[in-house]
Amino acid sequence: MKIDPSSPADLSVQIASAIRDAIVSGQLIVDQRLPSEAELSEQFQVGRTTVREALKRLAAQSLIRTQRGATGGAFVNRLSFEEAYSQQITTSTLLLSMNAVSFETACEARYALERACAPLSALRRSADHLATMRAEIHRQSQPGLTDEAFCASDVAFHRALVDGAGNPVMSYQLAGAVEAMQPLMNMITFTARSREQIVSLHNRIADALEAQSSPETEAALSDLERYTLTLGHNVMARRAQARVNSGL
Amino acid sequence: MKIDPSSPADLSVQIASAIRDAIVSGQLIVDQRLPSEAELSEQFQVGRTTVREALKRLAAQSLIRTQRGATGGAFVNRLSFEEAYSQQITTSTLLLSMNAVSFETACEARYALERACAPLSALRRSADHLATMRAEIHRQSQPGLTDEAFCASDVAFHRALVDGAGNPVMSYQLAGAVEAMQPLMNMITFTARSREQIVSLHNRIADALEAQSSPETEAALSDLERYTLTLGHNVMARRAQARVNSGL
DNA sequence: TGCCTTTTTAATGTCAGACATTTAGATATC
DNA sequence: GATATCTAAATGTCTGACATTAAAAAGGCA
Repeated sequence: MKIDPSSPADLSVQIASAIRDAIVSGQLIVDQRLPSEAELSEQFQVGRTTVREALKRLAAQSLIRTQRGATGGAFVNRLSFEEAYSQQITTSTLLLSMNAVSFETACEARYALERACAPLSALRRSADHLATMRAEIHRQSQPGLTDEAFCASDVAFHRALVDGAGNPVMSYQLAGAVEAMQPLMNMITFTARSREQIVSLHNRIADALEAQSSPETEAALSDLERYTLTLGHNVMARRAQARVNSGL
Repeated sequence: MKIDPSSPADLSVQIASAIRDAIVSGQLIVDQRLPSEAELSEQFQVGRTTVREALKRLAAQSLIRTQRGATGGAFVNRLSFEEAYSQQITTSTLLLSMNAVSFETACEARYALERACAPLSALRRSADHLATMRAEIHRQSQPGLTDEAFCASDVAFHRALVDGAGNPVMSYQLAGAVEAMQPLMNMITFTARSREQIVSLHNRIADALEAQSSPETEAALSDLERYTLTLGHNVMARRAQARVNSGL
């Protein structure tokens, strides 16, 4: 592991890269302890501050964890699915909110990926997954639920569908697609009528999964996609109209 | 934005969280300049070192960028698809390599998600995408190609397929699934016979996309999945046999 | 006036040294 | 032997200094 002090890049960036490469390439293995900050600063010939900033960068990516105390130090972290999920969700959410991704594009991606789960979920969904879905459907039927709570329950429902596939890698990949839609969905005001419609489609999906019918699950998901798209378009249209009315 | 000095969590973590929340919630908008390090240290009542470590954490997640010089400072960064891709790939790769994910699980996820792209890609793939796929197929047919180069070309082929769907959100979500498979695929030694088989399946996929046939694309992908799985199993079996032979 | 050069200035980047805090283990005490 | 205390080694934080960078201001000159 070497750095180039004459490079224009910040030293702490270079050091973080060097250590990251060592982890990704397997030179440093899970739970292995890195040299202490003092040793690293000696090794790279930089100040301790610089080493620390490099370590913070790695910690922010969950590549290492640090422990204080006598036997403490920085250790290569086993990236858990949970950590990866939450990073994925933050990144996906920001990506969508910062890049003017259209409702259509996000929706299309989300449902295409969810339909990919349908065959596996129809095959493997446990009673637990079904129970979660039924419970969320029940919550969605409650009058007086705020739009935000309705959306949150919607996300929980879809995550149960995805998790039903019993493939943690897919759950991880889809966490972003499903959760990142929530802010976009939150723009929609759900009328009693539209909630009823969504709940009925959710019921259809749950029924299809219970019957282990992959084609019916996919069909219901496609209908839900179409309906969601309609709701989205209505919101956009109302906004455009509001702009016209206010004379802009 | 407030922090709790009596909390057990590190101050730099708390400060990073506070700023991250402000960005995610939209209180800080893209390209907006954060207060200078000196101002932040004043505001949070901590040393400049601590503020800097917090900012490095955010920079590692591409949430901010920093500029030196008179009008410099930390700015809220517009997370680009490219940055998000590369983060996704690093995270996915590490997740798979550190968590003993089985070849079957990873393979299943990858091909299920790729099949989700098939209908869209059949509809929208440009001549460019097809050309890329044909070029990669040609490269894969070259004798003397190393196994690593063959795998890299395989990844490029599949990325073209995914990008053909013309949905950046899907490309982003699938970048991880496709690229993270490469280290697993690298374990496989490709014989002339197996390369021939794969190339023929790739040709079938390219032909199907050119003919804009979604069912045939999906069928070819499923066959490729089955074949890849067979290759993986052979490797595992040979390794198990080697272990037995060496008396372990 | 308009353009080029120089200086100033306000930021971040790096460093050294000190002290605070945490934690495991060694040591001492009962 | 169990418990309490001390010690050591590590990370966490603070201060102050200096280096480096880059834009803006100031100055000089045709």
